[in-house]
Amino acid sequence: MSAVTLSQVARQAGVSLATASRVLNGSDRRPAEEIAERVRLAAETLGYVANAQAQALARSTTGLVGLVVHDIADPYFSSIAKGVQRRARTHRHQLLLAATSGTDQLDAVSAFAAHRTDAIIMAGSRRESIDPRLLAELERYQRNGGRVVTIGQDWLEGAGAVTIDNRSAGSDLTGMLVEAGRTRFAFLGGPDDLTTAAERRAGFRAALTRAGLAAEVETVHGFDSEGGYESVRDLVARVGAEGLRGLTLVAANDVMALGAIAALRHAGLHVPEDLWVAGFDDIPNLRDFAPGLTTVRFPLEEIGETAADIALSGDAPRVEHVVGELVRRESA
Amino acid sequence: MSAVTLSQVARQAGVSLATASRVLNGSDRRPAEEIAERVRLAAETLGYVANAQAQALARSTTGLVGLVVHDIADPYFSSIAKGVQRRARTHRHQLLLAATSGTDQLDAVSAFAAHRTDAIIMAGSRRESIDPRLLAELERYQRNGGRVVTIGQDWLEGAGAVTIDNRSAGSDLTGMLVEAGRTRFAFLGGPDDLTTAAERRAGFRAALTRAGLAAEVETVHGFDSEGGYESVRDLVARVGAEGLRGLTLVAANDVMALGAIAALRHAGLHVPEDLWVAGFDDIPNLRDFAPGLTTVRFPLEEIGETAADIALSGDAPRVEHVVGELVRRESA
DNA sequence: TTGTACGCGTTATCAA
DNA sequence: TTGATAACGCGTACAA
Repeated sequence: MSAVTLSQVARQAGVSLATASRVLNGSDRRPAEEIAERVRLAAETLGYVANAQAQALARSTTGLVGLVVHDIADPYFSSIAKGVQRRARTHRHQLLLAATSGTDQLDAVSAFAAHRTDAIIMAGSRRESIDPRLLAELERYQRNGGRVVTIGQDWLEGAGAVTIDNRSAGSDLTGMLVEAGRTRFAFLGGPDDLTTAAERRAGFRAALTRAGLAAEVETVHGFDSEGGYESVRDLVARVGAEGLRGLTLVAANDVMALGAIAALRHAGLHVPEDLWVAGFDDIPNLRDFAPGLTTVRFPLEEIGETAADIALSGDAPRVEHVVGELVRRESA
Repeated sequence: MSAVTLSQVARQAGVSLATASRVLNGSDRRPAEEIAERVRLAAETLGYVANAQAQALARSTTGLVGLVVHDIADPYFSSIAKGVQRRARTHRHQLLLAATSGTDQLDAVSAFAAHRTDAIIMAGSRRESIDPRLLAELERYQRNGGRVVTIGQDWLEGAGAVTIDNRSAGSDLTGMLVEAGRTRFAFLGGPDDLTTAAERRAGFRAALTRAGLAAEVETVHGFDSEGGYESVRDLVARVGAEGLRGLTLVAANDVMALGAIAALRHAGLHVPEDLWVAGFDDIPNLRDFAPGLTTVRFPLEEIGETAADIALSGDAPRVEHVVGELVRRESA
């Protein structure tokens, strides 16, 4: 990656390095227009492209934001990423993306720290037991002046956050379904080690208890479409396909719900004729899905935007709380 | 972003900067183990994190790859991104992501060039008329030693590419449907300015011509779910819902097909009872969709992986060609 | 093997 | 306003 340097431009324009810097890469001091024009011309003809690395070193700020997600191909995360990306752009920052499916979040954060990103946004679902080394790394990052924003829960001291009210979402959704006359429930859950999954399940249980009910079954599988699919196979194995009739399946998120509905279909059961299914998130591609999925909407892109704003604004890091909105469709 | 520097570590360990550098950030020269241990200890207690910017400046290589996509929330692009991300990781590179929905690709490439990414992967669909400034920027980037890989078409001289055989896909798919006895066709297309959309349409037409048939209608709308939805509304407005019965709708990609099916449902038409629909790509979330969508599969994650391999391997840039695989499901 | 010193490309301070 | 020049943090010939 050789390239034209600023001093080459300066020489060509017959000015000093400092002057060239001032006209090409903003400064408060404004060189004379005639000089400026000469520099711009030289830069243009030479094909000068400022070296962001060198600028970062000199300015001690990189114009980089790091985003760590669990799986960028999951619509939940890609929607958030889209929001983050958009705002990063308006804040004139570039997006460094790390996916951690199967991998350590620690590696991603270390890499971001090494690259001196101005901020790190953690969108990967927090796990109940946080790796202490990850915590230490993030704290050191903050001490060095880096900003951190967590999405989902507010689990890092001194960091900003966009918290998602999963517990209320779980209990509101379930409460609504109880009021709609449903009495038999099952929960298709992700690993409870995942806070998001655990909180939604807790809300679900609370609502049932309040109504004097109890879940007939609860499963624990992957937090993705595959997990939803397996959950249903699990259920079928336990109580048989016929045993599922009349049941209301609350899945820990939309992709699980879609996977579940697919599995039900393969088992010869139809939603909402034979049983009901609901999810969480209201991911974008739901619109094209039939039956329409009853869910709790979280404005994912907006959440990403807010996280980026908190990360990149000069203000003190704040915590923004997001509550879900019940979306009743045909599936439940 | 203040942080512990290498010289602080060196001083603490009582060694020279050079020695510290050698033990902490790989080198062929191997300091004595006793010394090395002292340096490592100092680094550990001080909380040293190498400054990637400074290293980049000194090594003149950044360990960054740039990926430009059109819309990261689109499953087509997010699948590719997942593949690129995975391989970037194995090549020990960080991923710089830019989305260009509504925006200029030129901005993204310029930013990547400024950040001296070792390579740039262009996944955004090429437009028929390429902005000459974009071309110039990419060519300069290549002259400076940057590697470029395009996905879709091979449109940049000297660059690597993963080409996608859209034309054959269009004609093979259509040919298969003709053989299945379909005689009445419509194409739900994206703007022909998009090469991908145009090529698929061309293949579609060629197959029909070969069979002595012709499309009854062709539409031009957005290359996304919304566009598919509107295409159907468009069709309904032209020929009425009843007029669509018996038609086979070939959409320019899967998300358009899904949008179309949703619109058909809203118009009271059912697939595959009343008419048929097919798409392209075989995006991952299709599995949960009913009816199963007939499509042409392109291994998106794998395409992303290949692109990253070409970009990051030391070998001369090569062009890899990908042909689709027909996937017959219930929808057509 | 270890250390010295220069270069990487910019910004910013301080004189002129 | 313009121009030297010292950082910025690190890698690496070169010398010791």
